[in-house]
Amino acid sequence: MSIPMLDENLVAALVDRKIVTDTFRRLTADKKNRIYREAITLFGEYGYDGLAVDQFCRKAGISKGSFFQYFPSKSHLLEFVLLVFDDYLGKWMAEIKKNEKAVLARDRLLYLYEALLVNSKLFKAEERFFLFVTSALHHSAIVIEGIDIERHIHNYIEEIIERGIRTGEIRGDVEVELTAYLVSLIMSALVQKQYLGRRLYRGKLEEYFISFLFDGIKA
Amino acid sequence: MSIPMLDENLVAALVDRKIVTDTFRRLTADKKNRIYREAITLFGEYGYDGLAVDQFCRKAGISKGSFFQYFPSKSHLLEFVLLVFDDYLGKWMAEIKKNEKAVLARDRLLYLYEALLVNSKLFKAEERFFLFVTSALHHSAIVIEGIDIERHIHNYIEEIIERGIRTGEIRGDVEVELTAYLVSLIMSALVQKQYLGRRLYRGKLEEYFISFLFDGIKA
DNA sequence: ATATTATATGACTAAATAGTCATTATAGGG
DNA sequence: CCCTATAATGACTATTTAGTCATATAATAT
Repeated sequence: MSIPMLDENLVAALVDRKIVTDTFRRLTADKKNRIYREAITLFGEYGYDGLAVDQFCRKAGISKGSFFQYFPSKSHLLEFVLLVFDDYLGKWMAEIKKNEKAVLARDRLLYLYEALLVNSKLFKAEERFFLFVTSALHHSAIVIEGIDIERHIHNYIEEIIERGIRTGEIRGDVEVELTAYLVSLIMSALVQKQYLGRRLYRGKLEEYFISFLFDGIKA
Repeated sequence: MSIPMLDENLVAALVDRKIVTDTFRRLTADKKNRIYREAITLFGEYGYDGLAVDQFCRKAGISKGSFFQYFPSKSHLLEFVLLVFDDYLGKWMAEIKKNEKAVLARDRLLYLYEALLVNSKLFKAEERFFLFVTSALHHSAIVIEGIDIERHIHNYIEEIIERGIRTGEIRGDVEVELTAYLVSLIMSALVQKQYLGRRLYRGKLEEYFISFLFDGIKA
């Protein structure tokens, strides 16, 4: 699953919510997608405050006048991209669940393990997407109400753990919600730190964490 | 151990490194400390980019002209505070190690457990300090060379794990450096997320993580 | 007392930034 | 071919920001 094209229905819904203008919706699909991808890339690279509207316009190949005919303000561009990303995550999760049964039949414990790596796999599939979200959400002083990007991953991990307990593969005394929160938080932090930081142990950390999570380090 | 007063020797060293001016060094200890604490608090609250020099001066009770007679630039104020914090962490660690032997004699495994919580304990002792560092380092676009705040905690955890392996309390096949990196990274992330985020499960997460780290969740 | 040095001050400058608007270009329908 | 609606443009404005500087004040030495 690579970066999907913008969903026209979603765009229409965002027009209703006054996040993008009708003028933006009427642009060619190509132009909309170019703007969208450029926003992801540049917010990811510079953060919200660090990206000037002028700079964005130059890179996206549109004039500043046009920008404000597409989006009511700069923060609406951020909101637009976050909401599209949120939608994308939902679709990704649906995709994963479609393949679930086949994998489960082959090796149940491996599946559990793999499922916990979902965050890391997602990230590797679309680094720009993820870098954008983690960095944009951290950098920006503005708060976008009602966006909770992490809930998709959190919910999925919760399901995984519940099933693990039911099948007896995970200890029964594990607190589901707390564990899911902890695991999704840690997976996010690892992936983020890896990317933004020194890239020590790249790719190994997530697997190593999950092996701890299963077996512990105690002798 | 509460927020320590500025060490005059450290300040002198920072004058040599051209991070603060000699004029700053000559200020009364009281004034220097007021400026320092205000910087911690305000950087923690607003981040580097979010804190205007004018705003800082107003809150710290100094004029803008004075500011630039104390620090060559705004980023030097950040660097100053980070370096003082780095120094503080080193002293905190030394403090902890002084009490080590007594605790070790009483309960070795509990000590191991407690030692891994050091990050969390540190944070609770000085929330403003820690919030500042995590938030300032994330917010600012500027990169300060040669500052690696986390190395103190990382090194300490490494020692703990090595000793655990030697005493047979931790599995011998655990990779020390990778584990220390992972644990310090996770502890930082937990503590940071807790504070900046929804504060769900406040205080419980770190303990819960460490119990996983020891025992795992596998049935 | 006076001279000299060190410190404090806030109006000012130059640069950057989000957002506006009058004008121009483009396209599609009659 | 023109007319109308829609989209594109970039110079302009108002605001904010880091950093400067001439002047005022305080402290210290002689």
